[in-house]
Amino acid sequence: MQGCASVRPDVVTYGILVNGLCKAGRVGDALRVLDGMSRQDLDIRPDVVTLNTVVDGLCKSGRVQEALAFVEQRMSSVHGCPPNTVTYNCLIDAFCRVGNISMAYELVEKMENEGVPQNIVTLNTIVGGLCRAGRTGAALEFFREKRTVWPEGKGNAVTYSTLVGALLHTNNVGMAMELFHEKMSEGHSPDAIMYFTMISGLTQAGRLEDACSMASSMKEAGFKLDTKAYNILIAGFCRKKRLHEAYELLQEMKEVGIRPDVCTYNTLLSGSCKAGDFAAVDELLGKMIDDGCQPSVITFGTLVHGYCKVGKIDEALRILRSMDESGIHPNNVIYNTLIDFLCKRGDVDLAIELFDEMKEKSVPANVTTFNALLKGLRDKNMPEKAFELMDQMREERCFPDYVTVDVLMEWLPVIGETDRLKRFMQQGEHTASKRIVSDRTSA
DNA sequence: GTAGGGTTAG
Repeated sequence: MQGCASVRPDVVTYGILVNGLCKAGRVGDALRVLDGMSRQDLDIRPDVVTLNTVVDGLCKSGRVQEALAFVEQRMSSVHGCPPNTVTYNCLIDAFCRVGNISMAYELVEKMENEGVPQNIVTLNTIVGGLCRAGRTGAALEFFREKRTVWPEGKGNAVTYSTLVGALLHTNNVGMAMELFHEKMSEGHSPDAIMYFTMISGLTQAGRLEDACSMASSMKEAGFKLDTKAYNILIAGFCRKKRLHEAYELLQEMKEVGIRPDVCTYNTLLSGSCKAGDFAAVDELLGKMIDDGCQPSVITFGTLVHGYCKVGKIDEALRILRSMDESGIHPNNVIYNTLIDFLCKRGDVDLAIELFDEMKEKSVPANVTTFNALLKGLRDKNMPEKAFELMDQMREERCFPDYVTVDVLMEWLPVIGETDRLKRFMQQGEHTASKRIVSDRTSA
């Protein structure tokens, strides 16, 4: 035993505590610990790592301006720790995530002016921020520009998978492939995330054969596809109505010991519904349960949608009723599906019954619910009930969208209710602008 | 003890 001195907390102990609090979303508590450290008459002072942890905690909890103020007003003057590369990287990431790219650029410039070196994470953070903002071209340009002037600007696996993923998701398959091979030709081999990005992006771009050959390369390189990768490929085959191959992948998963999850089954159920193969649906439901995979609210939603789509609304209603025994509460997606199809079939009364049932069961109606009902009421020309719903929308602060506006604009003026439409719209505008303000202030 | 890349289903 070394005595008590060896178990006294040091700055790293505090660092672990502060980090734990931040990661648990308790930034306020982290700040209090930091204040406690600063006040104590111990020889422990927060260091740059502790401070960066708090800065990142503030950033990741959406308190970006506070993080910036903390860096500018406290780090050097109060704590004697000037911001370093990590500090700036946290801030840059946060400003990118709230869409303030110009502030992110400003911070990069500030690093230059203050002699804080940029590193590979700075590069990847900006590249990622631009890609997320849909500015893939600007991201590529930024990379091309910095790769020669920044000491760490050459780009690593993160840079390339970010860019390749963004290119694939914007359907720029040619450029994505070029970049992928550029990295490979330098003697680098893809890591698991790069493979995943390629598989997911190629599938998204509709290039299933390429996605599959990428999956083969991944296996040859000694990686295993995980459940998510299989799910993505299965969804891709389902979208292309190639159910046989989708089911083969399920078989392959089982053979190589990757467990299908509820999402795997839901994807295949949805595909089988869309193919109209309800015998396969029943068989797969059985397998799913045998496999220890409990149906979720999405499973029920898939089945309800599938039966509605082929006009078997009674069967869809039977599934809604069967949810009670399963202990899974129907949500508004399920009710909306049924209400929409009932209205389209002209069965507005039953749709309204379901709408009332939602209220009894405290399932919140949303704009999709109201739109479906309003369309049904328009088709049956039942304005009184529609006015009632419009009032409810206002009371429940459910804001009309372009569909609501569309439906009412082609209906109410025809039946001489233009004024009521105007009032409804004005209320919408008024409250909608208030809502935007309150969203901003609470963010 | 701190920062950056993949998330599939109604």
